Amino acid sequence: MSEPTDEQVADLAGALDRLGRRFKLSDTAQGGRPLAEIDKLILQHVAAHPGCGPSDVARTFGVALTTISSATDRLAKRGLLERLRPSEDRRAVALDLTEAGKTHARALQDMYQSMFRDMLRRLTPAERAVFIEMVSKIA
Amino acid sequence: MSEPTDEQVADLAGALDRLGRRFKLSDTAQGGRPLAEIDKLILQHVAAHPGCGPSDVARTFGVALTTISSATDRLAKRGLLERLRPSEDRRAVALDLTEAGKTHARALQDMYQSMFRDMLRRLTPAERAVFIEMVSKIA
DNA sequence: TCAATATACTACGAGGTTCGTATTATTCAA
DNA sequence: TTGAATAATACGAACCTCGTAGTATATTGA
Repeated sequence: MSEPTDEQVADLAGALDRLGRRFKLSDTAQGGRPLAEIDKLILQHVAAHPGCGPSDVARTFGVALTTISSATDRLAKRGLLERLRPSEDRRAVALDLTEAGKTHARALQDMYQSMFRDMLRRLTPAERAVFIEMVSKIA
Repeated sequence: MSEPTDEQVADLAGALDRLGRRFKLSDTAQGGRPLAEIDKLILQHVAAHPGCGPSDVARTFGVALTTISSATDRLAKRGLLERLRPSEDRRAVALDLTEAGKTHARALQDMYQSMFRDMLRRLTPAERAVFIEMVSKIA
């Protein structure tokens, strides 16, 4: 299998650069200041993995455990997330979203979804499946 | 032209999520603490547009002008960038990279390039052209 | 059993980043 | 020439990240 050409690499770089600029979700956090990037990631992760712990989150996103501790603190103060002590291991903390948190997470999800939908809309129906296949292959 | 299906949107979301996690460039800023994200963007932008001004940079990346002022200050202190007063408009500032800055920008560029090359390598030579075409179309 | 060690997390504070307001310098317009 | 607009910086408040130290609980091994 031959190497990608320099021109191909440059073309991809340019295209991804434009893509990143075009699809940059506007962070209109309803009701207050916008959430920090890590906070949004945590919200998404806890939505997908209810009851997970801070250590798990820290490992997933490659940040310090104390950073997650601060972030979950922020989110708890805002009423988006709650921390429970499970009885199996009383050192641990189980993270769960409140109703407000779930609503917020769903709103984020929707923003991402409509962004991805807009991307796919620019391709023909035939191309869409191919594109998704290729991205999956790369990832 | 029909809409993308919800499943396609979800598949793309999942694939891009994995892709983002897989291709996250390790920020080994040589000689000191790593640069902030905006600093790297500025370095790249000034490399591509020598002599541009802070306002231009702020508009390009959608951040406050004062943020760019702080950032260029950081970069200047590190000896990566210099600010000159052009004689045409003495209010303005022309940003340019020093030799060290150019070296650093080139290193960043190389990291991105090898990342993009790795992505393309996962596709067959025939697929690569198609993929680049599609990404360009979306962007 | 119980002491030593490991594990899960939080408290606190230092260092750094962003951005709004106020300010300086320069240019443009009437 | 004076007033408004433009380009940028100074300063400070608010915030984020992470290292160190500390608390509470679980596990291990003599």
